[in-house]
Amino acid sequence: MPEQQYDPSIIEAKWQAAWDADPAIYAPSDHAPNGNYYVVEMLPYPSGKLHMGHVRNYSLGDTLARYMWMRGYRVLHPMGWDAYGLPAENAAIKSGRAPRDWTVSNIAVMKGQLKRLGFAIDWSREVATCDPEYYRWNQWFFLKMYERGLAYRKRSRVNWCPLCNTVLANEQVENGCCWRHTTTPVEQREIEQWFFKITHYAEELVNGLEKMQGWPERVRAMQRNWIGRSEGAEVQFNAPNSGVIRVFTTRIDTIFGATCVILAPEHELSAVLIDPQYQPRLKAMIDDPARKDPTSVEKDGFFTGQYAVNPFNGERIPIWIGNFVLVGYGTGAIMAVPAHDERDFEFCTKYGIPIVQVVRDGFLEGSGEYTGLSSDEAWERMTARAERDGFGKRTITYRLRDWGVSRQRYWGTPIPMIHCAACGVVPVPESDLPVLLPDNVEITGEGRSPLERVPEFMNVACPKCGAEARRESDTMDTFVDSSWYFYRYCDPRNREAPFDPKKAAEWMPMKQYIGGITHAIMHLLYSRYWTRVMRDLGMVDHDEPAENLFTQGMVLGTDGTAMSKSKGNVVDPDEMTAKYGADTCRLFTLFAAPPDRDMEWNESSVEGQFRFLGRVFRFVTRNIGVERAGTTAGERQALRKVHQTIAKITTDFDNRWHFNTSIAALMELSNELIALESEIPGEAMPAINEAYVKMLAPFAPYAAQELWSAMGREGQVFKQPWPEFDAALAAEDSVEIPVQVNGKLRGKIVVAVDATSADLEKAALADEKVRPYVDGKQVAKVIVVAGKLVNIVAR
RNA sequence: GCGGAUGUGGCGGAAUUGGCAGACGCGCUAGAUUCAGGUUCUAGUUCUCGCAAGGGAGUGGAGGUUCAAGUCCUCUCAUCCGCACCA
Repeated sequence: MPEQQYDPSIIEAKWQAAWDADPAIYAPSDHAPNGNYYVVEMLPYPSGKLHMGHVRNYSLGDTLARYMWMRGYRVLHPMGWDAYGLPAENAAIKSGRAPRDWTVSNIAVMKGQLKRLGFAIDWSREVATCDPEYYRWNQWFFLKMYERGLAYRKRSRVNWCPLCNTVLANEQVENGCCWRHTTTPVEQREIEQWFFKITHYAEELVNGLEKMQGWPERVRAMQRNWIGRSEGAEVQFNAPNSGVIRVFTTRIDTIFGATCVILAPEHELSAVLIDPQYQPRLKAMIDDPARKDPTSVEKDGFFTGQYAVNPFNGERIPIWIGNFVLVGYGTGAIMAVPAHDERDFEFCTKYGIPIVQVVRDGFLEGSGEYTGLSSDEAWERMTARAERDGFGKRTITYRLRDWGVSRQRYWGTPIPMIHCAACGVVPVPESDLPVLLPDNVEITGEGRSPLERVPEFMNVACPKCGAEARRESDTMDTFVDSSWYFYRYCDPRNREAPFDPKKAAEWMPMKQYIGGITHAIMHLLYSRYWTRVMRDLGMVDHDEPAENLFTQGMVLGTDGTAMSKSKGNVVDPDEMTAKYGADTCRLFTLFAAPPDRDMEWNESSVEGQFRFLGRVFRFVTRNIGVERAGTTAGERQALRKVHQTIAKITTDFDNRWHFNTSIAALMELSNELIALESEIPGEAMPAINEAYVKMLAPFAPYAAQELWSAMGREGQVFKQPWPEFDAALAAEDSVEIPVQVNGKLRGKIVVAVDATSADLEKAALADEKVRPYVDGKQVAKVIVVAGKLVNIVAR
């Protein structure tokens, strides 16, 4: 066949049309000797267009999915849309376009982009979280949690983003700012809202991390840190005029060094203990917005005028109020041990409170009957004593707080609850689900749910007493939507339940979950919680949603910082595919760096991938049906390189996903084949071409498919078996061995692969480049590493 | 402060088990093809001394183990990420 030029605009359009015409093409196959393989990439938010981070994420997952397909697995590779969320509402405020319209049209655009990129996605399982058939199950889960006390309503101080005009969960606050508006400090408001009791599983969630070997240590560490389990004791200090102050400490062994008790300003006793004249000062401390940022705020406090008694030594120590003591952690009160805690030291130094050292070199001093014990032993004994004498107890505290899920916004799942004047909070009966989110709602962005102004939605009869009642107007945090969507993919059209447990059991837990590190805490922690809730509801039989998690690196702009519209360093995947084709785009994202590392987008480097595909394309096509005598040695050498490459790429897939080196290996192979071309007999070419095209298929599906078809082969190349490695064909006849003298490279010898150590030593000592460094010296030792190297130690 | 990473040519990166440092690609240099640009092809490209043959140095830094260290050990520096008055 004459050489064909590589024109991705033609072949990609052609195969895209063919693939699109067959809706079942990417459905899991019936015949799969190696069993099921479920790979999910985190679903995108339909913001308008794909960005390069999506392209990288999905290229990675797709390459893997196609490879697993070729390795004989029954692959499930679905996609969906995290369709609820604030940007849709903000767009509505700006443009007047209804959030649903905006979202639906974005989905259409982005779905087209995903198709053009050639991702092997089973679109028959597509899920959009704003679909009533999806979000009704959010509501259903909400009711189930409510029944079990895992969803509850509480008035509390919450994080409020003045730009989002809504409440944020703790996980969604970064550096005291909203995770979306990273420069706007969150405010504190007292609001009644709904919580999911994630703390119910705190212990399990932290313990589970130890077993999750398929998750990156980085993610597990972040979650461990976030859950923040600490073991300690709660100890009661009697305060003569006000009862009892409970403090939490992890260092009960230092209690003889406690020189004051400090209460958080919000602590219920703070206002009680102080002299009335100090009330304004207390209030100012509570309201000080700077307290959110501990690095810039100086420790501040004042003496209440009251004293508490240390239960261990009966000492009277002053009770202070301190701005650095957190009301939400532990008991909201601490014993200050300035000698052994930096923060206490800072505070006590400032106010002249005594500093008493009670531990030296790990052993206690000045601690009564405990003096001389090691810290560890004292810790145990003192805790036991506190329990025995009833003034304390062993406790474990967590930093993790319950998940606040109420949002005062429109574009989300309505919370299925009704407020009745007579009956209080009444759940919507299961049979009335879904509570539909009304369309045609005016969005103003005010800090109240827009639903409040929709009487058809709000007014409802109380399910209990039938009286007029009002619906809950808040919607759910959209992280609820994404906490379980990978279960829905397993049974996406089920109208009776979120999913059939049997169908979910076929696939879940996910064999491989892939996404960005940004979700290390929020999404991934919520998902782990949700899986446990479903387990306790009897719906699933496992604890963790994903066996293996892969967090890919970010795509950075050419200036080395994350791409963002404001910086103007965004690369548009559409422009890239229009110019070079989807295959080049995919190849580049995999080639530029190992997938777990951040990568810089570099346009000139992209051209290299395009050139490579062109070279391969021309080579394969001009060798289809070629008549050429060639040589036996040429054939041997070509096949050897082919099989060495099979081994290399297979290892990359099975062990470490360093696809940058897999693609480099494909380049090396094509370089070698092109160099050898005139020596390769025509009869050898079909097998060589076939192996090459198959290996290319997971990375560049369009080009590979076109070549497969040009070779006269039927069907889809990604459904063909992966090339079989033949060790005999890959074996070298002879091998070049470096020879070192005293560790420095001095020569090279070429020997038969099966040369013995004695042969190697003899050849090395005889080598003329080596001899000048050895002659006249005493050879003390010769180290021979078979097949690797010879090192002569000469003195 | 706690935790997790990362440091290798002009650049992205490779070296998977302690065994030839710099694969592969970009860029660059020279040449061929072309009216020209682009494309394609050939050769070269860690630094340094040298016309060359050849030598020396070299994986953030300092030590160490070893016949042999980018890789192992100790110390140290720098950068990035996450968490952070969490008692």
